[in-house]
Amino acid sequence: MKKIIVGFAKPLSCHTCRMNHLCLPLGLDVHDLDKLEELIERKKPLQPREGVFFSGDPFTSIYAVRSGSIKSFCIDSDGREQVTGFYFPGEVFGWDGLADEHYQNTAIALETTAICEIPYEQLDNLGNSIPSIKKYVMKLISREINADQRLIALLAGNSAQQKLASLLLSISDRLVKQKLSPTRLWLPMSRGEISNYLGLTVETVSRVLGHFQRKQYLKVNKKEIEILDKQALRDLMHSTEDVE
Amino acid sequence: MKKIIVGFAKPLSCHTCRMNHLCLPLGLDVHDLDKLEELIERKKPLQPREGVFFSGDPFTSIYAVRSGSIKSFCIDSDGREQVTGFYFPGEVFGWDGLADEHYQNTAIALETTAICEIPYEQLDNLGNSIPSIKKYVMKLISREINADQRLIALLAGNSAQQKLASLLLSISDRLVKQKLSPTRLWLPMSRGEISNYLGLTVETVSRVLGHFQRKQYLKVNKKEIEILDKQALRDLMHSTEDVE
DNA sequence: AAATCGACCTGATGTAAATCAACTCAAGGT
DNA sequence: ACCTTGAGTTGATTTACATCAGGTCGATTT
Repeated sequence: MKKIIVGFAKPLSCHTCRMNHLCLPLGLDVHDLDKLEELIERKKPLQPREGVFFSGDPFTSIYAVRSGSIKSFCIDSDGREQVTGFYFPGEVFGWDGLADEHYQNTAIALETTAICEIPYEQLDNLGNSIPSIKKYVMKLISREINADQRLIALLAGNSAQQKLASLLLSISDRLVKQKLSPTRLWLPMSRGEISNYLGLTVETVSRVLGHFQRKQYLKVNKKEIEILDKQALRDLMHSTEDVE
Repeated sequence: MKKIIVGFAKPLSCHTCRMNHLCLPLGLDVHDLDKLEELIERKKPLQPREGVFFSGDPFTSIYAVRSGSIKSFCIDSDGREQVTGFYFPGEVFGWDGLADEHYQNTAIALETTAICEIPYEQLDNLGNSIPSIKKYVMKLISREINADQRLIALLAGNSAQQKLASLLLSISDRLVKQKLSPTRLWLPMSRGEISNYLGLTVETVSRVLGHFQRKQYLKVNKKEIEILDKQALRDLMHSTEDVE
């Protein structure tokens, strides 16, 4: 099976960007969208592993993923890396820098990735004159809070199987929003990055994927996953007792 | 030893509230503060276990803790409760409701607790005319993101001892901000709430506290903790190898 | 004062996941 | 074609923590 290549024509504007239904506020009129668009800078594509911003950099902008994927992570006091999020097309990252005007996390591209940079100060100014933009900005930020809290709940109270099932289902859901197949997915991150994100080891991730495969929940081929039995994965989340 | 009672004269205004250095924007002039104050509603004290808002309620306000303490938690799909945060005087909670206009979490008082309600829409409007208020709101919200991400890092990559050490140090730091003793602290939450927050069991929390006590890091008396060796707790966080 | 209850502690045992170690496989370099 | 390197897998063993099963203690009820 070949790697699934997702090609995007470089959009000239938000009007024609195929992700606009995800990263733009609904009900924004054409005129206002033009204003928003003026301040969005479409960066040239990032190479795999290339950084967007680094922990400690002054906070200037938030970013929207246009194609590809991003991981964000922080380094804690003892030097260990901790992955805090994966971001897919249509998703916005970089909010962690707002509190003290410096990014807490580092964000890097997991693959060749196109992003839009949105300078925060200008976005904020625009929000003052256009209420729908302002409301939308608040919504974006608090989505990050909700995502973080979901992850907290996942990390605090779930088994390795549940964690992995949850991640796969989450990625699947996000692919649907991109109008891609919900069952055939390509994981842009390594096993190590998955295990770090979920608070597990690589070996455990590998074994759980193997287990899921033996159970016919999935077909795993390196970074390609085909979900065969989504309901089985969902059931795993809702039961304390072993679903053997 | 008697429970440490912290008494507050009910503040008539933010001007005289002893927590204002924490929950108010710095550099706000007197006139603007008056405007902010107009919309803040000082609620009558909450009884222990009394709710502030419940999961699913429409989002209307954020809240600042004036005295006492709050826990917030969500119920996940399988009905288990997951504690997502503890809030102490000067801290602000309730942001999780912003994304879809309904609170995701339930917030309840852990003890007799006084809070200020700040209607979000009015705060938002005020932000339009007073830039320092607006900036401050953004700062508050992104503090929640930073706190959540710190918790993610704690949950994903640390031992039971490290988790507890981290929580105790965090609470100690927050007491300092309240100008209280950094070494003698009273835990308003139960062992069960601590264990749930940290992704452990009550038994483990109990044993780790016992261990810390035997090591002379702490003196534990029910919910009263005296930190005897703060450095030892900090050291626990930075070393992979056992500090025996 | 006896009984009930809930929060917390403690010990014995079980187990999920970490650790340790060896191996496969594909990609890149010489 | 051979060597190196890193990511991933798989198996054996260990271990940190969960689970299970009593306990104590203090508050509340009767």
